[in-house]
Amino acid sequence: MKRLNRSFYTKPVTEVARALLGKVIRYQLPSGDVLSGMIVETEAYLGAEDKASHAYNLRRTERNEAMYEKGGHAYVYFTYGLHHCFNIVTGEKDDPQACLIRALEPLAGLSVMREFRSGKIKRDKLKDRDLCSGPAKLCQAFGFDLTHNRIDLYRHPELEVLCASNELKDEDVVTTTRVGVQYAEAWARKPLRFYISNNPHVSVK
DNA sequence: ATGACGATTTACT
DNA sequence: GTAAATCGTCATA
Repeated sequence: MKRLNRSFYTKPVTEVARALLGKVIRYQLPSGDVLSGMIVETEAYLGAEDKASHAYNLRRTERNEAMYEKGGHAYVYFTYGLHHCFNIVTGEKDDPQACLIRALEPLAGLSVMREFRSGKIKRDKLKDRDLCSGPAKLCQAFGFDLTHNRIDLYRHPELEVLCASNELKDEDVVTTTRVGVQYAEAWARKPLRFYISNNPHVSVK
C-alpha cells in the first residue's frame, strides 16, 4: 500500500472526507508495534461558515491552530475532560478545514488496541467492533493524544494514511448528518457525515 | 478570575 | 432512556 499524496489532502474537505473512506491509517508505536485500521466513518468540518466547526468565524486559538496548517496534518483535540478526537486537516494553509475520523475497522495490532481500550471494561469482554467504533474509542485504541497534534502525515513515517487498492463505489457510501452538533442550527442538518454502508464498525446506526 | 459547556463513552435504572 | 465522569477552552468581566 502506498502513502497518499499531499494533493489528496489539499482539496475541499467534503471531497476529502468522502475519499478517505476505505483508506488505511497505519501507526507504529514507540514500542515498535504496528497498528492499522481502515477508515469506515468520517465527518467534514468547514471553517469560517460552519457553525459546528472549531474554526467557525475563523476562530483561531492555541487548541485549533492545527486546522490552519496545510492539508495532511493531524488535528487532535481533548474534549469532555477525558476524550481525544483525531482529525485530518484538509485544504490549503490558513484555510481551516478538517475531517474527523469517527470510526475504523481494525486490521492489525488488535491485541494492543484491546489492551489500550481495556479500562473499566474487561479485556475479554471487548469485541473487535468495540475497539475503534467511535472517535474517542479509536484514539484510545491507537494511543492518540495531544502529542500527535499537528503531526504532518506526509512526513512522519510512524503515522501515515495509505491507499488501499480498491476504490469504493458510491452505492457503498451513506451520506447523512453529523453527530453531536445540534447546537449548530442549519449546519447541523447538512449532509457532512460519510460512512461505509453495512460496515459493523460504524459508530452509530 | 470565573463559569458554562463540549465533534463522547460507559454504566446503570 | 438517563446520567455521570471530568477538565481544557473560551467568552465575559
